[in-house]
Amino acid sequence: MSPKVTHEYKEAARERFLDSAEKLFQRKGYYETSIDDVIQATGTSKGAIYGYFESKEALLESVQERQYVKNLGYGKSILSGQGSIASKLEKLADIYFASHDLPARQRCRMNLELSAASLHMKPIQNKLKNQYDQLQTVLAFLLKEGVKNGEIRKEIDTESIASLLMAVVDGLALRWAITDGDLDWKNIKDALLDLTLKGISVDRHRSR
Amino acid sequence: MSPKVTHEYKEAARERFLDSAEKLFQRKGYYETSIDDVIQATGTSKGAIYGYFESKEALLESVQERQYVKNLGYGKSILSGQGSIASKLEKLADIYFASHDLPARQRCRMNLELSAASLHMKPIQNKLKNQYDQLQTVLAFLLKEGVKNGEIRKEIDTESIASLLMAVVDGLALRWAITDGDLDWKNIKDALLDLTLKGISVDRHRSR
Amino acid sequence: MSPKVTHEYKEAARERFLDSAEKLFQRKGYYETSIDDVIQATGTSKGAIYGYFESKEALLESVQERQYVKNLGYGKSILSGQGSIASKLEKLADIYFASHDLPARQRCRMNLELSAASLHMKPIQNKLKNQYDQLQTVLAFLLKEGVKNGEIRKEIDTESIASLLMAVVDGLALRWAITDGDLDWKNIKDALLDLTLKGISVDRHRSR
Amino acid sequence: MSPKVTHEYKEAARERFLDSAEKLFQRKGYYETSIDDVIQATGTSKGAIYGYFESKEALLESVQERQYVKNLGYGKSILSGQGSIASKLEKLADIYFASHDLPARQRCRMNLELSAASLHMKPIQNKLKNQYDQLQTVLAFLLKEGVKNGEIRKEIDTESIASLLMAVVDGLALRWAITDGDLDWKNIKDALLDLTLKGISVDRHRSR
DNA sequence: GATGAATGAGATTTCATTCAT
DNA sequence: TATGAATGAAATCTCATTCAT
Repeated sequence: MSPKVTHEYKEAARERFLDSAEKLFQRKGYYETSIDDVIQATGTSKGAIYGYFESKEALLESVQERQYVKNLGYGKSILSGQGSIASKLEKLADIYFASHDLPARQRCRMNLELSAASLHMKPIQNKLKNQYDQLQTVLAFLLKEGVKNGEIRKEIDTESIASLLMAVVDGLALRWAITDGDLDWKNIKDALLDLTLKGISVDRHRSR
Repeated sequence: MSPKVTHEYKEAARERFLDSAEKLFQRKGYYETSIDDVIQATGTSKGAIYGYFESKEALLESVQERQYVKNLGYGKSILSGQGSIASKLEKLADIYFASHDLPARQRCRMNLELSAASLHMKPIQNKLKNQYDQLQTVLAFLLKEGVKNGEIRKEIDTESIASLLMAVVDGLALRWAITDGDLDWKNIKDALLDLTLKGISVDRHRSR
Repeated sequence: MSPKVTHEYKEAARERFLDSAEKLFQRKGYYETSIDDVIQATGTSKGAIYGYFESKEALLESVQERQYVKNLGYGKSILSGQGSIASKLEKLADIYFASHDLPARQRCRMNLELSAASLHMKPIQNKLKNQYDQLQTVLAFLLKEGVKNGEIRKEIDTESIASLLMAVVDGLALRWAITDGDLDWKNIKDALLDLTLKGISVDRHRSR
Repeated sequence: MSPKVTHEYKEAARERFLDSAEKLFQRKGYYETSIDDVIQATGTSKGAIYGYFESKEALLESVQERQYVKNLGYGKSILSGQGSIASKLEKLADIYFASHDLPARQRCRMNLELSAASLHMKPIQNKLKNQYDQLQTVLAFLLKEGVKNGEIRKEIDTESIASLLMAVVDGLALRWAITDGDLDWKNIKDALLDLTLKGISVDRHRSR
């Protein structure tokens, strides 16, 4: 009768499913998590979940979708903010590793899980590719801005450097997902900034 | 009675299983590949494989083990070779992306598959961690050599930079596993070397 | 929602599984009976049974449990009834051999099957041991009652005699399980009572 | 070339198979013992055993056969010996419970295993039935002898009593197979003799 | 809409037996 | 004759999905 309330109710239920599914997929992985596990964690019945998600695979897709939207939100707010290009790049990387709602390790694991799953699930793969492309565009744009405003030297191949920056972050996430040592993001970030900005080469120092 | 022949024969059979398993795990993923698939691809009977591998999981472990040993071989030959530190780092990265026996894309996918699987399979995870630690040690050592012989500036945090170098490579592999565009490793490598050696920052140019 | 109906329904389904399993275990034995056999006999689907019993072994345990409970019921009603000690002992033995719901032969076979299985299934073994201990206690108690009220001579070792009484019954069951000749329980029972009460020795006749 | 030697050799090999099979069947049960287990315990190869036994089932049959022959030997020597009927009965029972070559517990278990298996293996069942019939005949004969020579009162039903005597022994074996408490055969035997000879009834004392 | 019992295809694994060497 | 790799039927168990209530 009051579609608004019903709709909100349904939305809340959907979120509860996504919450438990996300947690379980992180902890146990997609394939090791059964629909029953999700049901139990959510406290509902078997039939219920199929009112919200067409299949187990669709559930994973939705988990990814939600995560993507969240990240997008963070990203946008950063880009529209103030600060140097370098500080913006830094903040973008923070999305991964500085905790927002989830421990970073879990976020990394979810990421790995999704990436692997995407190899065999086209819709997920497409969304991931989109994400990559969008982020690549944004980064390249930022780098060009940096070139324009004199922060960044103009010889660099902005597209490639954008790819590389994304890669470092993904690679770190991958490693931290697997390793159990605590991740000292602050330290690594300093090294990353240092490397990114100045390189490791000594010859340019000589040229001073 | 004649152990030599028997042993060689068994070894060959084992390799055949590993070959088909590796291919299938790459293409369809570990979970989507059934033992039946492997059997069929190898052209044997159901029971046969269990004479070589205790379980499906053990099969994956062996696939990983073999890959690791292969990489180790490449790595050692590179380290013991001649050349500047930079060229050695370059060659190490080539292991991933310049085809040896396998198309690079497939190698990347296998890597992703294994990393994800490792989250839920302790033995694989342990081997992966070892690999990371060993590679990290080697890289840090190379960097220190570079500092010593004046190739690399001494202010850098060698351990962190080593982590970052591994991360870029892993990150690129991850992306290329997911993306379907062909990977232009030569181009990316140039950018990577440029980034790594000189950084992106312009301020040091100013300081000339 | 309506737990009463659901519960009764589930209970009935469970009983149906137990019925067919019991019959099959008797006829073909535990190991020669496949889950498929049970499914087919019950007229359900493969997965269904696992909603009621964790495993094939658990199914056997439940069959045993149910049988035990049934016997316990018979036993209690006998003990609380009227009559001489001898008549009570007789009635207890009747539980095995005088048909209640099952042909005696089948009961004997099930018993043998369970005893043998128990050698390799701890939970079943424990339940069997408990049954033995309880019955032993009851029998020894009855015998002591008999001594007290003058039915039984006081020199006997009640515990040992209790063991022996149980043994005769088990031994007869064992034999009847194997033999195919019809079992003439009435006849054997007379001999058993005669043996038990008077012994076979003639010397006490002499001592009259 | 020398058939005698070959034959003896084969016989010895056969015995080794039977030895390990017997031990394994006792410990793990027929169904839980694999041909591989037997092979390994014997230290031969898979194909070899099939030169001696047609099938796993035939192996069990042979184990039983050998045991039967052994028991028969014991039995005959007892019957042909000296002593009262009672002492002969006692010695017959000792075959089961007083160790000869095997711990009594294991003998009991093997017995139970065989009895259960016999339910589903006709040849074994037939042999067991024969054993029972033969023993029954012998016991009944002994009892009649006892009646004749005045040891045993003439009112008893010798056939039934023979059945009962066998049953006690089988029943005790069954219980001891299942129970883990050590079996105090000496004690139980005394009670058995007491029960068998004098019965439990007090009325005949009164009649003194 | 919610529930959860039922479904049944399919997965992994075992193992008695065969047979080429 | 001995060997042990291969065979493949069959067994147990799982689990995403459906559907009657």
